[in-house]
Amino acid sequence: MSRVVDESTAAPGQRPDGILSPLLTVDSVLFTYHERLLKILLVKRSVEPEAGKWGLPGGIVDVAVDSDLQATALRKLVDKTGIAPTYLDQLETIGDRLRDPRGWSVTVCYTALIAHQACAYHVDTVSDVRWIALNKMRHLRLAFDHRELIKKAQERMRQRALYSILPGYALPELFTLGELQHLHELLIGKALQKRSFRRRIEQAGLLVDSGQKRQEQGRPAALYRLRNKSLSYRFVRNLEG
Amino acid sequence: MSRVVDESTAAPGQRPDGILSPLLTVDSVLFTYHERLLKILLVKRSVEPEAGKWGLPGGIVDVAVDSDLQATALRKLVDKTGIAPTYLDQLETIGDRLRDPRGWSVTVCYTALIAHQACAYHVDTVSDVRWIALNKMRHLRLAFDHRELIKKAQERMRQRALYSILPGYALPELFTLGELQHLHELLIGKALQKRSFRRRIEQAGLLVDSGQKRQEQGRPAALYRLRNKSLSYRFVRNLEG
DNA sequence: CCAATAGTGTCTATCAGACATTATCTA
DNA sequence: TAGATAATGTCTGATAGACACTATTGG
Repeated sequence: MSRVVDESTAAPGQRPDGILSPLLTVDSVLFTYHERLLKILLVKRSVEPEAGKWGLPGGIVDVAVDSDLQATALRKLVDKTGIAPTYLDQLETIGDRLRDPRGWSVTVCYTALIAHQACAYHVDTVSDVRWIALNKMRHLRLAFDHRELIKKAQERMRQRALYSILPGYALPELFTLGELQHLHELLIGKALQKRSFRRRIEQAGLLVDSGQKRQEQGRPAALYRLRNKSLSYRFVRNLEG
Repeated sequence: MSRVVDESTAAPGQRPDGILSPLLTVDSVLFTYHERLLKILLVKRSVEPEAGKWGLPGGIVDVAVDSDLQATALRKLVDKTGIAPTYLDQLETIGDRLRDPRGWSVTVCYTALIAHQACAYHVDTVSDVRWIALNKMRHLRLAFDHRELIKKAQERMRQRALYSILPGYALPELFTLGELQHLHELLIGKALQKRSFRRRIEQAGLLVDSGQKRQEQGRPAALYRLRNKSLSYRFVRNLEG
């Protein structure tokens, strides 16, 4: 940021100021909740480097197309799922000399949430995109440092689950409190007290009772939807970690 | 990430793959506590763009020198303060077409903390670097989107002050509980209950009593130092926002 | 003694944990 | 009726807020 620039001399394919900028990519850890499991979206890489391994949905920032970093994330996610996620937030940026065999590279990593049903059809039609349950990822070969990124995203979501109901954005528009609690339990890695969970949500007025019910076995459960303010609401007191 | 590359054809000054990467910079919001004020380090810009305005300490990532992004942040901070900050953590990455007149650019922004005394001498000797109190920044002309970055860093620190004693890393090695509390009050923007503040810190065992005392007026205050674990400790219950 | 600041005692309110109980559905 | 799941009642414990009180220094 301390170099005088004359853009008129710039040639295409190199920085007008002659500075070599690292390769800049954006990746997303897209979570969903399906069949009582926490899953993330992975893409089978078909080209080098790391061809054949699984990677996060993402790619190179295209300065001609993308107006900002989030636009890149969205573009790549829409490409794989058909729709925009209900939640998208920056996680962390990793950049160093070693993470990519091509040399110094940077990835801006996002965390995203989406309802499984909303994109199930599109994901099924694309052959190299798949939802993978987090507890079945151990033996998968993952590209670059993506396993680390996933771990960090998981930890971030775990914290969020302790003091907010943001994970609810991984559920369909209408959901039961049981589903939301189970999702939180998966993220936190521990069973929660039903009473505590429901009480705090009710007291903060974070959900709207749709009036509808859903029944599978036993007593029908009320179906709720998220309030807009739920995205940013933060409980003063955490659930037990 | 889906392009085959032949590095051997690369010419210097442009990406080997012919992709135009945005300008990549790193900036830091370095906080300190001095004379009962919260201050940040600003640098008077001497070159275009935005010459004459104040900006955050930072600069372009040098892939030949920096092993990773944090190394760039550190290098630039050491350059301005003479030493490494006691705390350095990534805040957020901003990247779009408009924030820099030179075109699409990205800044990876860090939040940092340091004791004022530790770098006071070095900062005083450099003419275009200055500690600016946060409450006296209104009328300053700031470069790029740096005012926004500062605001975001402040909000992040505010949250941290509610559930941790991380702000303590902006204090000298030995400090009083009164100083730490006042720093938290500045960040949170509200007076705190002395009893609550001390109780939770004591119970969590986050500080070590050095045995020394400091006296200015009235009863001498005990001098404490941070425990290592204090960096990551998170109270289950927040102070009132 | 007073002024000033450091540090403590103690009551209350809030809210999560624990777990028993009741409610509502199907078979 | 039994089995299953949803929802509630209610007690306990932990901890932050409020605020009065005591302690230790200098003048």
